[in-house]
Amino acid sequence: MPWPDDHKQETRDRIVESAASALRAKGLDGVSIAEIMAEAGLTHGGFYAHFKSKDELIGAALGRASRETIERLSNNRVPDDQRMEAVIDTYLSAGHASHPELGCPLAALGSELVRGSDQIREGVAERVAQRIEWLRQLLPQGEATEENATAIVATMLGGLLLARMVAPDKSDAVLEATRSFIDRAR
Amino acid sequence: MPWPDDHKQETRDRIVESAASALRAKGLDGVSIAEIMAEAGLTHGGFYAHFKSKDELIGAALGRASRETIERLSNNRVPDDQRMEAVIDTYLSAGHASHPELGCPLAALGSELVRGSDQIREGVAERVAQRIEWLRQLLPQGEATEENATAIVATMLGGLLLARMVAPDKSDAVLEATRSFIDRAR
DNA sequence: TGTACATCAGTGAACGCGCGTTCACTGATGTAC
DNA sequence: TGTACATCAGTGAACGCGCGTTCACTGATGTAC
Repeated sequence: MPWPDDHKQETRDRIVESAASALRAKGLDGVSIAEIMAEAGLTHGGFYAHFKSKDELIGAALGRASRETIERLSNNRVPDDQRMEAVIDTYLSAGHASHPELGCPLAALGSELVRGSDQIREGVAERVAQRIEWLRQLLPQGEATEENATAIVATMLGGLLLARMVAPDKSDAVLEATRSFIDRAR
Repeated sequence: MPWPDDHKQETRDRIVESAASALRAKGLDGVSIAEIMAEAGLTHGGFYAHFKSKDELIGAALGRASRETIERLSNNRVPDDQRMEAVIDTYLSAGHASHPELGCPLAALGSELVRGSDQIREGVAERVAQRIEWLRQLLPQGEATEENATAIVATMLGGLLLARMVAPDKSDAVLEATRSFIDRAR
């Protein structure tokens, strides 16, 4: 074969990376395939050599963004018994609120994903399940139930979204209120 | 004037009503002006006699949906000291999760609204502030702080959104987990 | 070592379509006489 | 009371535009000899 074995895979990865941030920044309907391809240094015509449809790309980008979000949240160098708190603080931080394009895709695209195609909704459901299970394992023994993890994911998601909805000068107060609410319920 | 005084206002109301449910059902980019006008029994050409732009209609529809949501949530005939719990139960109910077109516009359109025009974002910020203040007044004396109300709104929003994201057979468990989490923190 | 060739990732023009918006026109209505 | 008229809410054709998708083609590459 005339091209290196991993060449096509690398190109595909670049497209998914470009899509992952553009979609979170501008929404599923707010970015064109042409824009995503241009950001990856390509022209739009080549898109369908890599993906069957825009929906398929959205699914791949959602997976990548979801994995990267968990990695970013996990990257706190703290003792085991403080990891949960560190995750919550990072998720409900001003930086996360002001940079949807680098953050949680469920918060950045939530309402659109819910209305997506079956393919997309199945992917979303799986990502949510992963997120809940990941967070459950960070909880101390005894608290580490699926129910607790579910409620904490829900509250973090709502707090981040609400922080982005209010006037900029109230955003920090929303994050702080949500953080202390979680502290109280745990 | 050749038409009854309130004729135009009534037509405008019909358009806003049509928009309020169609937008929540299909998203800001998922409904055309032609669809909204048809649902109101009109043709698309007449739209600009009532609104300067689609954004202006979105703002009006958001206001209506927001007011109606508060009304629906308030319509529980229960003693004063149980009103808060009734609101939480109604917001985090299976019916609300499965009918975005009749429910909270912040949950139905959240991620899109955050990326909206300045005009839309200002409207959203105001609706959120109203919602928080309304809920604060339902809290018992001593708990009735803006911080508490903010966190509860955030948690309800996140719980509803998450319930719509998971697989249908897990939706009720998400709602229940969120409800008991709020109970615990209050 | 050098050259002709086959492969296929990527190009760019073109397609059909639906959108938001504009605008000349229509026709139902209340008013003036 | 009846009729001509002015008003203006609503109609429907048309606009320019950007989108997702298709497809014939290009040209850089590794391989065969």
